[in-house]
Amino acid sequence: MQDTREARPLRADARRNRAQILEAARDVFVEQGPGAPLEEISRRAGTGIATLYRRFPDRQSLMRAVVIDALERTAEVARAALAEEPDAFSALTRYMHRTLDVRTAAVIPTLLDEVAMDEAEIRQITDQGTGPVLQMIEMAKADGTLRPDVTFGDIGVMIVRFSRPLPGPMSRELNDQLAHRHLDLLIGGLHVRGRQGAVGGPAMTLDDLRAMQPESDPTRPD
Amino acid sequence: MQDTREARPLRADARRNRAQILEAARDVFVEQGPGAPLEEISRRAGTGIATLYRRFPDRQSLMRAVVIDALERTAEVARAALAEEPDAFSALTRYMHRTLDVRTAAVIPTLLDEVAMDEAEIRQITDQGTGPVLQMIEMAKADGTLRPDVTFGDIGVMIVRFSRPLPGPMSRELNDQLAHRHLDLLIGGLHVRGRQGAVGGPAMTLDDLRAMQPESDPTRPD
DNA sequence: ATCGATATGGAGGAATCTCCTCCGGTTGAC
DNA sequence: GTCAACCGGAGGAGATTCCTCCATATCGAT
Repeated sequence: MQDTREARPLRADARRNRAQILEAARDVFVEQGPGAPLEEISRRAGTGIATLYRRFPDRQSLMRAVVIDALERTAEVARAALAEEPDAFSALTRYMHRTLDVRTAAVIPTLLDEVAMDEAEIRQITDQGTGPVLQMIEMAKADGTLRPDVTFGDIGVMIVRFSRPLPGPMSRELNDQLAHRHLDLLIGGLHVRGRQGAVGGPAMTLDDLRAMQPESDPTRPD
Repeated sequence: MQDTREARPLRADARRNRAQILEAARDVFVEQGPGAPLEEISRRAGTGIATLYRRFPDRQSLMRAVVIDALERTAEVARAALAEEPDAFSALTRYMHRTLDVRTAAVIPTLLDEVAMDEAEIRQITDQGTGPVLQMIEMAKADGTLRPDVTFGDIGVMIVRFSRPLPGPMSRELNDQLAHRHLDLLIGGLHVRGRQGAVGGPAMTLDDLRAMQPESDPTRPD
């Protein structure tokens, strides 16, 4: 499905493990950068390190697989949004929120240095995703719902900003909720100029923010 | 100035080095997390590793100094914004943009785990920064310019989102410009509902984004 | 249920990275 | 000009990370 030239199909358990490794790798690369220890990835995937190496002979090929997986998921999100939403701005909104959900956006810039994005196969999958988004943007500008000075790059980079987990001791769940909330804020704008879309997610006060600091333990003194 | 109980004042060159180390530490912690190698920090500061250890006996005390420095700069920005701007929303806008400029916001959540933020001295400096901001938010809601469902936490976390350098091979300068541009987009909102503030910074197209990928060199094969 | 092909995990040596001190040489302040 | 303060980098100890090997477990077709 996501491997191009594989002779035998993988056994069911192997396929499951492969997917879990891919998912763990995506998260770990986002959190720790492209040099993250592979053992952390296999640990989080719930497999042994040997399984990771068997499936992906080196870091490079793991990264490549992560990127391809991310591009495919994103392309599917874009396709569905454009096809199923009634208007261009809703499609764009849905595309952005769903891309946060599939948690794929943040990993691509992280691996930009390490994977040849201009290689034919990758380029082709990329285009499947960018096409619909370019179309949404163009249509939404044409019908006057999207501000005309916003670019594809703005949208893409914004999604990356909101996709990356915030540093520090914040739970993954809160991180996700805040990302959607803040995306809503971006779409609506901070300044009041008329009716605004509802903003979901937790409304954190200053005290909530403070409460996130764990016990002030001075760790080990050495 | 930023050290509380220092017997002798540092010699001029030592003070310069200390400031450079602090600045480098801030950037490196933001980019690589709290476990970043100290040698990378001293290298970037243009000093030897021994100088870093002489000034900051351990990682903990370096982190503490970085946090205090960041809080002080942020507090000053907030104070000036509230004092010098004609209305609350301009003050808030200026506060957010200037905080990006002083490049201090992103480091605080990164070090939340490692520094005791509830300790008296730190708490006091924190309050000097949060006070004016809470005031701006309240005033801007009262005069109807800031949407009422935005919280202090939203503002703070948003600044962190925009302060963090994007992953991947993007120049620092472009990073900074985009941060301001996207902050403007946040303030104005993506959706058109009336007049909107001008958006500065580079308007990146899809091709610009692609052009950022360096030569596709397969690195070393090992 | 059986059996062979396929897949698994973790130990462990080698290589690399990071910490942090020591000390001969340099520089700023008076 | 003098000297106290400051500097940089070498380098040993310890911690991480890489990646292979092989005895055991599991899948799936019959």
